Amino acid sequence: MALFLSSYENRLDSKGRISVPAAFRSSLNNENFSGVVLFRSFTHNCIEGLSMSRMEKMANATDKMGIFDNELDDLSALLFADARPLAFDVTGRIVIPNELLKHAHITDRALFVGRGNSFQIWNPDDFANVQQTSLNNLQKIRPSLKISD
Amino acid sequence: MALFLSSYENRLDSKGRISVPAAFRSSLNNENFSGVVLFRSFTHNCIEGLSMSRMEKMANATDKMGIFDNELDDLSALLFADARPLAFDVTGRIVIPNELLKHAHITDRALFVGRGNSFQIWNPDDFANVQQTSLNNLQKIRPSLKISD
DNA sequence: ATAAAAACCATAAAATACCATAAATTAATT
DNA sequence: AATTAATTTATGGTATTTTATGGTTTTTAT
Repeated sequence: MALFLSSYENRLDSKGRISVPAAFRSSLNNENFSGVVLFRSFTHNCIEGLSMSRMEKMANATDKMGIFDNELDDLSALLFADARPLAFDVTGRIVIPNELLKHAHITDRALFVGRGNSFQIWNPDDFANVQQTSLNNLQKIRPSLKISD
Repeated sequence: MALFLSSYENRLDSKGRISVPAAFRSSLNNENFSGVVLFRSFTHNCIEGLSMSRMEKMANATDKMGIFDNELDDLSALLFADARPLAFDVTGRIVIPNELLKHAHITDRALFVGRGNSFQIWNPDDFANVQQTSLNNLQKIRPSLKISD
């Protein structure tokens, strides 16, 4: 399974094209679909990214629960409706649809953030803020997590 | 599972390359990924190191919460975003990214410190100081622990 | 016919592979 | 046990490749 680690900031060009980081691409190169699936995050103003095979797994998983869990059903319906499969061009670029860019406040720079089995795409400044906030929250909960510097 | 024991001090060259100690490398040589995963320590000004397989285990553990869980462990999110997979070159060297070096105050020398299932990379002088401090603290609590010198 | 999308071509910077040597460790021999 | 030989390890410099990015042309759809 593809593992997405680390963060990479890239630029959008005048046509809206942006390189998916090589490290992310290479963790996708034994996939059937040469590209990614993007959709608007429910929880943050950022874009969620997955491999197509993972999307298929989610479809199967929600399928099993399906009829019994209405809430989950609605949520996954939203997700599948919103999801955009985006193929890489020859050099590994994609064009992110406008609705997604708008939702994440992205104009010219975008930060690809690894999340293990998935990734997110952020406005770099937004991410810096959110990250700082979660560090603060963590230290409230776990005061032992101190960084001297 | 890889076991990291003992400590080794090595040098960074002009390109930022540094040899991972042969002993550490050989305890990684039945891994799929020939290299290590590094990230900034939350608790100290040093760098943490793991094997990729250990990282994958963490990804799967957090995976169960999935996309719908907005309480998704902040800690693991931070970790994946920060984690750098670094492959060995032919001679067993890696290039440690600048943010990590800065966090650990490393310029030209680095100390690889075994920690069992993981390891740390320190500025050698910092490590000596921290080590001395924790010894002193220990002796305050347990005066019976005497170390001649 | 016109606009949007996709394919194609080009390049500078960065990352990686390659080659060579010095230092240190281990093994072998006397 | 000491000395030499062999092997591994650490380190340094150079060449090659990959990557991100920009622009142009062709195709597709309207």
